[in-house]
Amino acid sequence: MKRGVMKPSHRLGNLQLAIMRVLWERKEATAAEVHAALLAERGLAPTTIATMLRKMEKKGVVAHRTEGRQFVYEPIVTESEVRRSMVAELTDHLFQGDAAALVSHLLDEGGIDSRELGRIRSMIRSRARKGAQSDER
Amino acid sequence: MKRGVMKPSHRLGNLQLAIMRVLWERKEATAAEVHAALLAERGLAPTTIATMLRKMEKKGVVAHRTEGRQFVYEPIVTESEVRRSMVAELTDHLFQGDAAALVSHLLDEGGIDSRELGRIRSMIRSRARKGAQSDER
DNA sequence: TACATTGGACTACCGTGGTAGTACTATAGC
DNA sequence: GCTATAGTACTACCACGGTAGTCCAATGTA
Repeated sequence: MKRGVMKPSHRLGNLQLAIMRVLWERKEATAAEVHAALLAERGLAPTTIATMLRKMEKKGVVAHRTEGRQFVYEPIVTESEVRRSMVAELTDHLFQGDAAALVSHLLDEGGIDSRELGRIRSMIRSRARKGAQSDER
Repeated sequence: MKRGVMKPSHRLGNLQLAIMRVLWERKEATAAEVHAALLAERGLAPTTIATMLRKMEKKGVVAHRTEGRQFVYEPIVTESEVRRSMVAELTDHLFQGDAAALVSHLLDEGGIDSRELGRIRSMIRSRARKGAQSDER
């Protein structure tokens, strides 16, 4: 049950996540492009995005290279990694690390309708097959 | 699909959650009792707990009554409510509101072993029965 | 009655997400 | 060569979680 390596907890805020989504989707983008992509849903100043990007680079979740006179940013943590660490954190704090309890919660009151339930059911079936032999990886 | 009431987003930090857990478990507790309960795992000053409790009361997640010369705190939001709003928030930010995607993620890399998978499987089965007739509640 | 203890109130401080204004710099255009 | 423009850097500010010190009031005790 030990997770071993203790990965570096990529805790990202709301805006940071939105920025990362743009970067993940496009592989890379300039500050202006990110700003344009988020303008509709958030309407922030371009400087806000640029500042956030700089803070995120300092934190190690994105990197930039210079292209002409503008910075092209690129994500250096994957969506998977971020999801993993943020979901793990929530699971720890809210469910004492019991991931199955989280699933149970989602089933009870997470707003999952029966169509989704069916999808989940088949996921579980295939997981059960795969997981049976190579458990506790 | 509309939830209607837009509940007030009980976003709680790590320590606040730990305090709430003590309160939920005991129904009520004085600041000193909460401090004692968390001393082993956190080793914080009693004043820190008291301050946190006051901030939490101001925020509306706990309430106190005076008993002799000390305050007896009591939770006024349930564990369920907090879980609901915090899980919903994570689902929104990290999975665009797709709760089934969160479940999928947990199944793939949430550290759920086969014993738990079995538990989840049976939960799903009973959920599927109940959900079939009264969907879209 | 005076002093020690206990428990809450207030205040302060740090880190960080979020927001944006202002300053600086390099390039493009006249 | 000078200026307008685009784009980044710096700085500041707010809110809030977290942490704790100091102060004050009430109670218990010598």
